[in-house]
Amino acid sequence: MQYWLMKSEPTEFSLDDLKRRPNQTEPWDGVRNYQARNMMRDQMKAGDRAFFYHSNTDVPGIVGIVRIAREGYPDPTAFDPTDKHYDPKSDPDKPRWFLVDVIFERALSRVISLRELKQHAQALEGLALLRPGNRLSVMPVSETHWRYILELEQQPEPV
DNA sequence: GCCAACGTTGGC
DNA sequence: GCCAACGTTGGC
Repeated sequence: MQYWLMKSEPTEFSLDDLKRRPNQTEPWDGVRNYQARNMMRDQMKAGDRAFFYHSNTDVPGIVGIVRIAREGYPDPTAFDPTDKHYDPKSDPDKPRWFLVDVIFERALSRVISLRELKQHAQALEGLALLRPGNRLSVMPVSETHWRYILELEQQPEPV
C-alpha cells in the first residue's frame, strides 16, 4: 500500500466537485507530464490513498483524502480533438498518456496549508511537495510523512 | 500579474 | 546530443 499526493486547481476540479460526482469517482485526466504519467501507469494500485491538494488558489494546501479506484489505463482525452488536453501524438494503439480513477474518501477536518507544511520542513524532509520549484501534479508520500500530516490534522489551526 | 523553476521542442 | 526558445506551473 502506497501513499500519494495529487494536485488540482479548485477552479478546475475541487474536492467538493469530486464529492458531488454520482459515484464520487472521477478519472484523473489531462496529466501531460511523463513522471506523473509513469506513476499513474506503473505504480499506483487500487486502494492506495492520496492527499487531495488544492493548488493555485488563495490558500494552497491539502484538503482531503481520496483512494485509487481504478489502476492505470489510457487517458481518453488525449484522443479527442475537441478536448483541451488533446495530444495528436497519442495513438489509441500506442497510448502516450495514462490516468487512474480516484474516489472520494473524506475531507480533512481542516485545511493543512502549504505554509503550515513548510513550518514542518524538518519532519517532512524529502517530501516532494516541499522541494523548491516542484511542479509535479502527482507525487509519492512516504508512510512516515503521511502519518505525520494526519497528526497535524488533529492539532489546532496554527496562527 | 509577476516571475522563477522547470519541462519540452526543434534546429543544428 | 546540445542548447536556446518557448510554454506551463504555481506560489506569492
